[in-house]
Amino acid sequence: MIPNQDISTRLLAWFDQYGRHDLPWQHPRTPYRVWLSEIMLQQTQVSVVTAYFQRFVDALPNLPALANARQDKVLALWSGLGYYARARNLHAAAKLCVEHHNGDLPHELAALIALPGIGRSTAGAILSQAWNTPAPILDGNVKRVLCRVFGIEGWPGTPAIEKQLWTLAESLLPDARQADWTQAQMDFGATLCTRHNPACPQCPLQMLCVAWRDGRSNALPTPKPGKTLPQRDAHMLILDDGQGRVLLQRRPPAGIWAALWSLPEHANNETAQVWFQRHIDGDFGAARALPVLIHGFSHYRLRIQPQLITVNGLRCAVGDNADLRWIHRADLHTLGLPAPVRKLLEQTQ
DNA sequence: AAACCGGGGCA
DNA sequence: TGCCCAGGTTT
Repeated sequence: MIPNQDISTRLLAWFDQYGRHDLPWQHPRTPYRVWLSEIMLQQTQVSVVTAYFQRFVDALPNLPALANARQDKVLALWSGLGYYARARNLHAAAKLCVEHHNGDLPHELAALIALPGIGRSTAGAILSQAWNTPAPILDGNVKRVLCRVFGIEGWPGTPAIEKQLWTLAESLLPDARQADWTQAQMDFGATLCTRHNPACPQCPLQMLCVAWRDGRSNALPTPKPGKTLPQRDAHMLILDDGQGRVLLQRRPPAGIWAALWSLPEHANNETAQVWFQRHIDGDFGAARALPVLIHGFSHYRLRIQPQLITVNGLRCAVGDNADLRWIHRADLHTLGLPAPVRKLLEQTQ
């Protein structure tokens, strides 16, 4: 196990030399200014926030001034920062503080979290920076740093990993300098342990970083899994009669591609073969597999395995073939075909 | 075009 | 509790 006190000691020393010590909310560092800066920084970079912060505190220098301001004014001061729910929550929280906390921010974690717009991480940032109270934070920077230093695999948004990260963040708290510790973590993540191309050669934690040891600095943290849509497989048969015609099949009246003409389709190769031998005069063994085609729907991915076979024709014995039709390739444009089917047929002519 | 991200909201 | 979303910007 990595000696955790080493990490905060090393990072605080790094912060003394390379950290940001002249941010506008650090001078003076009042609880109101810390709170305002943390809300502004939630989805916005420091370089953008500084000018807005200055304008905001010039107009509304303390919590009661914010509470008494008209919402129009607050939103106007926020204008350009985006995510305006933050401004509305900030304003509402200021009024609640006047009503319930004598016009101050509460000093307790639970009371802070109870205010709109303040969650556990923002509450920790306020506690540590406003009053030097030991309290962990877990913003995107800290998550990234912890995942790398401790080599944690898996997307940090999952509840199990997030819980693990909170425990780690708590274990790293130094005995003193709580405000600096919070700022050090944010600065470290923002300027050195960056998402892309972290400056590992300059890193004060290099010798104890699991990701560096394993060459996985660029692979961690594990990215959020893409919207893994459910995947379905379809085997489509491109049956060619050798005279320029292909066999189309009308789809059922309901469901995807309802009533469109498509290629004979089956869930797997076995059912495709059974259907073929019942309906088609030809040699299924002569089927040639074409490259798989992925077609994306809004709610699932269809993985199409096409198979091309030249055949003699339909079996006469099968009477019910109203839904099967030989079509000259030249006439395909007259029919409404599903886009991937049209693509397939264009590729194979 | 897609990833990003703390908090809110809802089952 | 756990899961997903809204909201603008960045890559």
